[in-house]
Amino acid sequence: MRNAGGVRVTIREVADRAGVSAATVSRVLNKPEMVDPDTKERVRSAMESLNFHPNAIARGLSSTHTHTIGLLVPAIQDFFFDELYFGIDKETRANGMKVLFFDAQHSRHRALEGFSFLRQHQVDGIIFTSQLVDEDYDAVIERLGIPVVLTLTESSGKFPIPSYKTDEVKAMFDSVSYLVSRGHRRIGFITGHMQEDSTGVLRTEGFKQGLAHYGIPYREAFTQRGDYRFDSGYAAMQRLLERQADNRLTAICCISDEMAIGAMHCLHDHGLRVPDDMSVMGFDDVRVARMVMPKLTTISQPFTEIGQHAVRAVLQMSQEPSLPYPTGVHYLPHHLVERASVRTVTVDAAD
Amino acid sequence: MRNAGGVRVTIREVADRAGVSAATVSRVLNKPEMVDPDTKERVRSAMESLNFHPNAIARGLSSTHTHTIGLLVPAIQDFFFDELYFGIDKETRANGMKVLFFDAQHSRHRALEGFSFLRQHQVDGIIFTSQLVDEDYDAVIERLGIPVVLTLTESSGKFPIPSYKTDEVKAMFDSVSYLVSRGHRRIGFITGHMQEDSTGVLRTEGFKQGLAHYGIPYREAFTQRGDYRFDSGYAAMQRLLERQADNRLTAICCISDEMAIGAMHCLHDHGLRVPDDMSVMGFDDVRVARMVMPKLTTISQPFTEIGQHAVRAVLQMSQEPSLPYPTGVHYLPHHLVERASVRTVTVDAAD
DNA sequence: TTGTATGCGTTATCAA
DNA sequence: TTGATAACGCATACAA
Repeated sequence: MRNAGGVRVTIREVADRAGVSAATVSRVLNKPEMVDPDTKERVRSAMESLNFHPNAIARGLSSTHTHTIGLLVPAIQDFFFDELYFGIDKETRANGMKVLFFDAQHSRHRALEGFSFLRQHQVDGIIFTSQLVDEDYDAVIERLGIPVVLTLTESSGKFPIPSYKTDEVKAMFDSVSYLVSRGHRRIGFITGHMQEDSTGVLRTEGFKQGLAHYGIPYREAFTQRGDYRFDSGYAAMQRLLERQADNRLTAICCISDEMAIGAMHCLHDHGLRVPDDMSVMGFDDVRVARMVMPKLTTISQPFTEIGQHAVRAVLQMSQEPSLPYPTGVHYLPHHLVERASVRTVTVDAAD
Repeated sequence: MRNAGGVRVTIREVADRAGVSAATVSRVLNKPEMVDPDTKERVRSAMESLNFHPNAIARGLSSTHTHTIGLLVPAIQDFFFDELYFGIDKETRANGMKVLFFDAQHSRHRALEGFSFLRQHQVDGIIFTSQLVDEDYDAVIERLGIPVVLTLTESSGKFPIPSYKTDEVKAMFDSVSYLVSRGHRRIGFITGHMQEDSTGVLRTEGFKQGLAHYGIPYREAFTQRGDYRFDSGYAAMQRLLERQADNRLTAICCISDEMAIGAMHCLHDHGLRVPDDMSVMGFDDVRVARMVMPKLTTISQPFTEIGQHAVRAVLQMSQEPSLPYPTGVHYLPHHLVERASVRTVTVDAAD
């Protein structure tokens, strides 16, 4: 660090000023109980007057644990991020740890860069979130040499990376069940592009299983794809509406709240009311889901809890390496939040 | 770093494997042109087979600049954050820098902690955002010894910290002007608690100036306070509605989009339509402003540009310390985004 | 072109 | 309880 004049102040200068050795200064920093109260006081006031802050970089060099965990996310703009972060922050804080954050901006290249960045900053472990984690990451993660935990996603590779998330297949199945229980059988589907997108694949699988369970055939004509964001939801709905004369949809099932909201806007712009003329179902239960009108009926993911679990797993892996790793996928319970965007419909006899 | 077995792989082991010295390995990393092609090749394949990645921490210890800038924000949950971050990320990236992020969760104590954390990680400078930056921060920032730049806020202290933001007084004045031009004179006001909240103070000042300019008296009875978030906007509107028989408001002016949206929901729950029965005006133009119905008319802040300017300022201050600091407040232009939540009203003769 | 020696700021080990 | 001294992983003068 530097004082106001720009001169670096190190532990050694504090030591000189306090008339002790560098080791002692280090001790008042890390193991204050081991040092004499008087000297401790002298050292502290020396630090104060010299305006000294320990260099975390050098610190990480000497000691193994930095008490910092890395967080690598696809994009901070994703609406779910604030809740996930809330859980992570809460839990790290409760354990006296810090979070080092890196945003990959939906780029695989930047995700790799992120691993390297976090690694180089000597984090004790990494929490990773991405739409896709395939076998290409296996080698990267394996050779990283520090614990990695997945949230909201799972790996399709062979390396058994611990993962905390909801059972998306089941969640989407439940979503369909709900719509069917409300009388819907002609259900439009707005999903992901399915490329580099395991989330989309799983949710689509759940959607299909749901339909199959109720004896409703899955139709490509009822499906449109987007990128999880508002505009793409709007556009997908637009395309669905162009075929509406044939399709005669009564409900739209979306794999993200943001696309659901986009769809609602598109419907509105075409003079269709939600849920009177068309029901809309979301997925995620992000904070905005209850800010739109009608409030969005959706599947709630326990983002905060997922974040907390992930932190605990990383801590356990890094602090108790003797314990077996919590490998594999850990499902946390989702639940359906019934609000106002889906209505009950009388079954169309023609179907 | 460690390989799969958990053993650290350093530059030295690469050197051994390649049959050269550590210095040579360091050279192929930093000045490859100085190394014989053959040795270079041997070293590279040694790095490859040992799965070696340089430790940037140790690297940063030797050199001064970490090419990382610190970002200290009040709370990641704030909806404006994603756009601000977008600008910051874009600009840092363009300059080959990284961002180290810290979330203060609206706590002054944690903000102080954040300064220390970022400082200890040797960032080249810090971008700071907070609802309040008073003279108490002067000392902290001054002795930090690295450049600090403010965004979306300004300091009330004496230390001339550079600041990038919009002119909130003027922006709120414009908001009132717009409402008045639409025929509104009985305007409700949902603002902040004004304690530890310079943003609220400035926007309230702008609101009052606006009213005064049009000869409309400011009335406490038309004002309610909240914490910028959805629920508090709802509650504030609720209280306003309780006096509506006396107040006969035709429009509500809010100092944040989120509170405006909360107010809209409250109105809806009371059977009042926006904008037919009541106009609502927001502030910020966060991404959700266009996701609600009706879409929110609001004041747009150029978050992305503000982020970019802040980064440039930090870089200039840290890389060209000889140049004068860009001290003082730099206003970036706001503009009013006319959407659908405000309607024109015929002036009430009784007013 | 390459190797040796030293420093960066801190922690850890071992004596005292 | 404290102090020397040796790491930690890398970069860089300086020497060869």
